[in-house]
Amino acid sequence: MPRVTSADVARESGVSRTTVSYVLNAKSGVVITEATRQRVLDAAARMGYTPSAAARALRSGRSDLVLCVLPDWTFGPVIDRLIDHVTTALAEHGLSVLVHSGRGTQSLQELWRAVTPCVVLGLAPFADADREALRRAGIPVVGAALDEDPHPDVFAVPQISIGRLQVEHLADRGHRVLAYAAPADPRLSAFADRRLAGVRLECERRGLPEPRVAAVDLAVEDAARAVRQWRTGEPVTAVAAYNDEVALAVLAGARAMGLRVPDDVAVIGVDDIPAARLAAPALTTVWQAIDAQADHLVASVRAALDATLPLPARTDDVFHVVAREST
Amino acid sequence: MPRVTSADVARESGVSRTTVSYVLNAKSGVVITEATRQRVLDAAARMGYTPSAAARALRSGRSDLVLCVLPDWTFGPVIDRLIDHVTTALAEHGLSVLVHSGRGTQSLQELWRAVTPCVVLGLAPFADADREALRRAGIPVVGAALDEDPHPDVFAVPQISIGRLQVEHLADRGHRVLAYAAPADPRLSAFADRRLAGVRLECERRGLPEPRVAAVDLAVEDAARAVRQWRTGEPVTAVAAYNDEVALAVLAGARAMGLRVPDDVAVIGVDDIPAARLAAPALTTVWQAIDAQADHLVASVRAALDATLPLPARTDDVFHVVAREST
DNA sequence: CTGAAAGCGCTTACAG
DNA sequence: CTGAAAGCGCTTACAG
Repeated sequence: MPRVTSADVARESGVSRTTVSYVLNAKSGVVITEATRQRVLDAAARMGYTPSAAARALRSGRSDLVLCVLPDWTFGPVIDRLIDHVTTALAEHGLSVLVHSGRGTQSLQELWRAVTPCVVLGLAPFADADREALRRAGIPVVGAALDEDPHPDVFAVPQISIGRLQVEHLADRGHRVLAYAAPADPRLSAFADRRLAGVRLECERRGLPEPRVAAVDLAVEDAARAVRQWRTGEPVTAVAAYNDEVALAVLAGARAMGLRVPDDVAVIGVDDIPAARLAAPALTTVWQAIDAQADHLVASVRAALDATLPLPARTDDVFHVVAREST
Repeated sequence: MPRVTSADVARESGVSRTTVSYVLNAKSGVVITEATRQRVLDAAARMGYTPSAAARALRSGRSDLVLCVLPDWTFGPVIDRLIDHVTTALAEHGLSVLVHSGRGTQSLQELWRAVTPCVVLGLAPFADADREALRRAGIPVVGAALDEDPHPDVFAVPQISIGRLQVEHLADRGHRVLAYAAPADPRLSAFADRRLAGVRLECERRGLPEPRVAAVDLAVEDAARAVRQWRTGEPVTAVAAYNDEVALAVLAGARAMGLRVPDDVAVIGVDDIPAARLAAPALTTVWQAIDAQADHLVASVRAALDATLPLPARTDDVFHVVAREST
């Protein structure tokens, strides 16, 4: 089947390709007779014309694609939801979101060269070289990043405040000797370290002892080992976990050790995954306002594309504690 | 920064663009002096040349992109892992995987027109119109689908056998009155219905009564309601759940009702998510050989691109039961 | 208000 | 073994 081109539409509607282009792109500043406009639109629809994005990208150096780059760790339900929301919202503005998880061996540069996106949406910190190359190519970068990211074009999800929130909640319930359950997967450390920094900061601010840190595998025995270690010496009475899965492991470890939660040891997670409220005891956790984060990203993408649009205000209120039975 | 083109590389290395193209694409059948080849390669590397994929796609009507289309429900850890594996494996063959979840309002056609992928990898069934349009455009479609999908180019993940496996496991442990816990989200029904069909089939084959079906929200009260209903009349002694999350809800519901698992009621899930082995009691579940499924998809993609490559054999052995404490 | 023409960067017959 | 040239389909000054 030969491809239908703008030349075909032009011939069919008896105008030039220029006019077809003007009509189909609703080019502003150019006045087209309503009759001509209708004729072109009808012909395009009748012939099933779809512009070649390759040609358009070659010509303009831009596409309607938003390249969303994920970190190299498993997405998890939070990022799933974020992408879901962003995809839907940007589709309403004619933009298609394409997600690439950075696990391939391929460099980021090769990828965006290949896709020619109009915006790169980074859900993980970029290497400076990548950021610089994108800047030179004139492709705006919008992204969520760790707190301390020095780039103002980035929506910072303050990981650090997650840790602070956890400690605040535990301290308010009278706990003084705290532990931090870190994930065993080293790929998560960028996020885990920020959250731990928040835990440390808030402990210090409140005059609590330095939190005891251990990596916890998602397995009962490993979690039990960590819990046992925390209970030796001055016993830990509350654990802030990297996320809900790690928290569930701690719960299982405590159970294996015959400890009661929250009486002997309290546990708080992050994410509010479905399994959190179904656990026994139901898990207290930090809920993230994913939709608000997504809205912010969407607005940032649109602002990057259209300078007349306002940059979204910085939202800080994107977390809160969901108190359940485990604390 | 002006873009480095093949013409720049040609000038720099003192050859024509033709030669540059031949060298960089390792064009077979053309003999290039080793010295020339080196000169071109060096110049390209030195200048940081990256071919414009837009131009290449325009010229050849093909890119190095694999467009992976997801269904409109949340991915979940199984699909995350599948995509992860496929992305890594295809990257080794110079292919970049771009994932699009079909949630946008944009039609699939607009999307693949925009991306000009060399293959579309469908992790959800396509509309016949889309399939037909892709066929006409000469873009091969590779995909995983439900059992009954009549298209031979599709890798069928036999959802139905998941349900059968669950019943087999429960029946072997002496259970006769079974229930099926369906997900509340209607978007999952395509999968859930297939699994339920497997449950029904195996019950019938074994002469067990028709399974009692209820949709279970991921909330304790709703699950308790379902469990209560199952225990009225001839009491259900075992529940096959759509997936692990639903199974965890059933576990929580049973707990709320004061029932012992597995003594009063046994529960089996699907997926083996981390929370499954951390639950109390640890959840028996059906494990999917994601990596095998991914390998199959990767081989299918490569075969679609290169007719000399063999089509992968159909694998049926992609599931098995992980027996834990809940059954 | 509309059209003829150039050019984005690549690949590939075709000709030496 | 290598080069000059055409053309993929689009957009956009530029000229009427």
